[in-house]
Amino acid sequence: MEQGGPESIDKSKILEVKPLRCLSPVFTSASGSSVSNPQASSPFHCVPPGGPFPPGLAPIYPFMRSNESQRTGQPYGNDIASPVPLNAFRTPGSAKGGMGRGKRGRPRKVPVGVVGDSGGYSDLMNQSDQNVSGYDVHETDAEDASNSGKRKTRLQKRQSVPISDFDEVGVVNSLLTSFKLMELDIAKNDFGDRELVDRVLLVYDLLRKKIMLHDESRDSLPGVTRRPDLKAGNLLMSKGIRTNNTKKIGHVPGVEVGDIFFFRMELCVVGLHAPTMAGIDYMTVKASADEDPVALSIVSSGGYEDDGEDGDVLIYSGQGGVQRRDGLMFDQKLERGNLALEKSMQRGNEVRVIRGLKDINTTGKIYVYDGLYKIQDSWAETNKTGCNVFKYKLVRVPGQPEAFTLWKLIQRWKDGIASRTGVILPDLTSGAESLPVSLVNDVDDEKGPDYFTYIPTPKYAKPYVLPEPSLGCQCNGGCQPGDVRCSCIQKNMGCLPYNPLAVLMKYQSLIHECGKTCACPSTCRNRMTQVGLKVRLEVFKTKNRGWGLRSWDPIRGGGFICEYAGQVIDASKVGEFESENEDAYIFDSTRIFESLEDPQQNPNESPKAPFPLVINAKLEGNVARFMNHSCSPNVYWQPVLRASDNEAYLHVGFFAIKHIRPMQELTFDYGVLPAHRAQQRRKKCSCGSVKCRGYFY
DNA sequence: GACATTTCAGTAAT
DNA sequence: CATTACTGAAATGT
Repeated sequence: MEQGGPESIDKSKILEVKPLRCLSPVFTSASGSSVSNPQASSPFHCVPPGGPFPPGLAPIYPFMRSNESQRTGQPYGNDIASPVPLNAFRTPGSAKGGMGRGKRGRPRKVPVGVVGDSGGYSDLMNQSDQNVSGYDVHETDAEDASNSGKRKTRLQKRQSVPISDFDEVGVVNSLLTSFKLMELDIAKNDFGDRELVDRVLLVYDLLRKKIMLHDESRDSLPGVTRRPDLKAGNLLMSKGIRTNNTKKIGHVPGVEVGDIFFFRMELCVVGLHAPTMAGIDYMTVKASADEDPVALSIVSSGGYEDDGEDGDVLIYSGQGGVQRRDGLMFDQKLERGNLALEKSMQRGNEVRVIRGLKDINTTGKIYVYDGLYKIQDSWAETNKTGCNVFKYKLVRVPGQPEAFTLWKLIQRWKDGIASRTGVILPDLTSGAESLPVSLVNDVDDEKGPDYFTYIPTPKYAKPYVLPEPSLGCQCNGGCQPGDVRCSCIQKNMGCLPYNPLAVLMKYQSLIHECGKTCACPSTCRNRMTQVGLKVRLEVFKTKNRGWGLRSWDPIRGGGFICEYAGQVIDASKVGEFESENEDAYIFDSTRIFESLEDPQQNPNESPKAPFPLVINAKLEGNVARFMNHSCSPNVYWQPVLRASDNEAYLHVGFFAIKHIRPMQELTFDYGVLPAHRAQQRRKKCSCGSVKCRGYFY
């Protein structure tokens, strides 16, 4: 994003546009009585109840689509947030015979999905797109034919394999339909672009999470997928859902230097690095006489760097030399990837370098695309066991946006070795948050935004009152996945919405977090937006859009960032705050928001929150008030409800749409005012995105 | 928390 | 062409 992003766009363009946010001091006497009883605006009248609801919760369910309403196709709030069936899993026991989804090749344990029987999905398919079922049938037939010879052996194998109730094909197809990936044309398959890379990664992430959620609900029974990352990749690739399928030397279209990934399979589906395990990707090019392998990309796991402080040099070890079965060592040979690196050095070819770094929050790794390198030197060393190991010295091609070096710099900030330049305040929250939030200006001499009072949570004058009390859960040790008795899990349609890292696991129109009357502790997995910041944020001065928000830490797709705090005001009086320069710190749930799943589609006019919520952060607020608008945002907001007895508080949680690398500005779509509200107040947008609407509000 | 074990897939080469 | 060989990482258990 650095290349095309707002930080680096042509200055002549920058100067033509006004800042998104005007920070000139405007002190209106926002009458203290502006915080009024939201009940007065009768929040529930707009949506008639349409089905059987759990007792006490009917009025705040209008945006949830029950199974019943899906099947009957009942027009029901249009449910913009979940075109993908969230409970699209077969009930245990309904999985009939069917063949395994194992790939051709060596026989292995095969999870038994149901292919060819669209079963519980046919309704959904028909309702969404006629093409879908056609494609489905065709695909299934073809696969049946091509694999019929091997099916017998697999079926025999399956005798000992526990039956999986996961309808992989149905889930994949519904995802692909939602994201318009069924008809991926060949050209784009070979050469991607930014939009497609994002979309493929998004679908990969959703699919991986869906598989993971499903496994969780089975409570670790044998036969579950132990590697959802690989399974999701396998399912997508077997359908041809990938980009940059043809191997290429140099950059891969749609992937930018500095992009981050959390799984090897993600590198694979976007064509950055094809092998799922091996560290060296290469291809043979038909040179004049002989066929030479040339290296395309390497993944450095970070264990062998010996170059000290210079992040632009990498000493990389060759592959091989170890017996997989027993760990025996032997000499590496100059073949395969090793030979390819050698040849690439001779030819002076550029090699993509992906740096694998330890993720401090998990046992996993984060992969940073560090751009193109050239191999400057190669030699052989003898390791501790006396075996031959090849080494390659790679030097980064100059002039590329900084990536890995930025990570190292941030680490030095955190360790206190280096100090962040331009810091105005080390913590503008004065300790109100769980982590400090720096205020930084390394652009000009402005000393900071207008004064406001920092509050970490929204201020409600009164809660919304539920007609019937909401039942709290009884999970003393915290809500556990797969616990069907937990009333909070039931409200969330059978799943805990977050993983232990506060990453949102699915799109869901409304999240029901645990509230005051729940028995679980504050560490409960269903209270993720209540325990404060998870990433180290900074408020910084942008070049052309006033103050903005960004993170020192990488953020996974779906990761919780912060909520929107401020004074909750009567939604019917939002007009009083809508004047020039006065509404820069208004969050308004009643605007029109584009669907995340399908940005091409016309914005859906149905409201996104279960009842109108307007928050004024002009005088009191938190970090969220600094998040700028973008027409291509990397953050979205999500209604989060916390209910206890008859009281309900609606919160706005901000979550990452995709993986966000460190220091990339966080933006969300402010939404558009409906037609009947003042359009002349549109503000000119300078988000710099190719999809920019030109205005917002 | 470091270490050990288990389980998973794409693709070049054969 | 079908099959095998070659390549570690991610999740889980100790």
